[in-house]
Amino acid sequence: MSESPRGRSIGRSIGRSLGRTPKHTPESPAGRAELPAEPTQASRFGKARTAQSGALMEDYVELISDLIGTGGEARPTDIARRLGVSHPTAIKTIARLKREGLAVAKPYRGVFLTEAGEFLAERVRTRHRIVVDLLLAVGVPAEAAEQDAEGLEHHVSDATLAAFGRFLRRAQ
Amino acid sequence: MSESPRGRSIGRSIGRSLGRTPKHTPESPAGRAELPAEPTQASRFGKARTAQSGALMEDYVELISDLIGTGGEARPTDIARRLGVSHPTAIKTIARLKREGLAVAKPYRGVFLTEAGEFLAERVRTRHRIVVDLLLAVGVPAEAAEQDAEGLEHHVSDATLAAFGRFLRRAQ
DNA sequence: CACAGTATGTAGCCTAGGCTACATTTTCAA
DNA sequence: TTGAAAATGTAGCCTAGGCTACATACTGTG
Ligand SMILES: [Mn+2]
Ligand SMILES: [Mn+2]
Ligand SMILES: [Mn+2]
Ligand SMILES: [Mn+2]
Repeated sequence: MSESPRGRSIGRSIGRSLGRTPKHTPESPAGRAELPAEPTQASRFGKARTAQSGALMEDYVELISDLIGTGGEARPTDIARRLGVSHPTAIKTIARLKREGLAVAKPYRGVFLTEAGEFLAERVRTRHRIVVDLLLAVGVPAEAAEQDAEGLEHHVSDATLAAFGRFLRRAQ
Repeated sequence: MSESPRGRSIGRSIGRSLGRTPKHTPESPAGRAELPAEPTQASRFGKARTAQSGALMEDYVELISDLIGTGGEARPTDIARRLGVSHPTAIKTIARLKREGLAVAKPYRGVFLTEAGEFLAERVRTRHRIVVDLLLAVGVPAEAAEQDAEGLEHHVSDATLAAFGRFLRRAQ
């Protein structure tokens, strides 16, 4: 240390000016471009957070749909095992699915998707496949593609998905 | 209530067998492929969760590095504004950065990155750029590319990033 | 037909990451 | 030089998503 990075006089160690932002003198509200220059970035982070918050719901409905499609039923224990979480965790998340109108379930009777749930599941399944296909198409090794797609899919917007589709069609 | 949800003859509505899993008779641990068929999927979900948990740290160090690079300092308020969160939220996350050895900060003195923090920031910055470039290269509209990259980047593994790099070089 | 064993559900705890309200410190302009 | 405004920090609350430990319900045998 002893870099003495002083703004004006602040002694040793870290530390810098902290000079207030220009503070546009109150008498001159004119001029300037107004916007703090980065209203965009904040909204991008915000949207990324929103996308992430829906990720768990998406993985659940996709998995439930798969389980029902292959074995005819989706039981909490199976869901938990496939997701790699404890069964109480799965049960609590299933409760949230119900709360949000994506699934229905009665105690000891297994989990089923509502129409909204099925619809979401189908979209998610399609998107997942396209993401994997795109990764493979640009040369990502199979296992990495499968692994990364599980997280990537939830951040692929409709516009991006459409572009992926066009790219895949173009490249056969 | 009064649904009489019985195990075998469950009448109408939702409801299904819930037949216990085969329960491999204890005397015959032989045969079979052993593995429950999907140990992979659980690990994929687990890794995606892990990747996500590091996302916030990554965005913070990248942003702090940018702020210092352009304005010479990274103040909690600026960080909060750029991320679109309240300043207490930013301060609490900065505390976690310190805890994890990625940043140092003294009250009212701004935030600085440790060597580990700078290193991570550089990796994250590079990865972010490559992800955006790849999206653009496959035909994703600019704004969607910028938006989606903010979430996607955190789920791109080294193997996938390398493949992206090769693809970009190949396609110029 | 009982009962052991599995699946399911509940309670209670933890951390990360959000927020608002309020307190304190620093800076800048009068 | 001083005091108002801005930045920073603290306290306390909330939800999502994890977990373990324990309680309850089912079901297929013996
Ligand atoms: Mn997923
Ligand atoms: Mn998926
Ligand atoms: Mn990001
Ligand atoms: Mn980024």
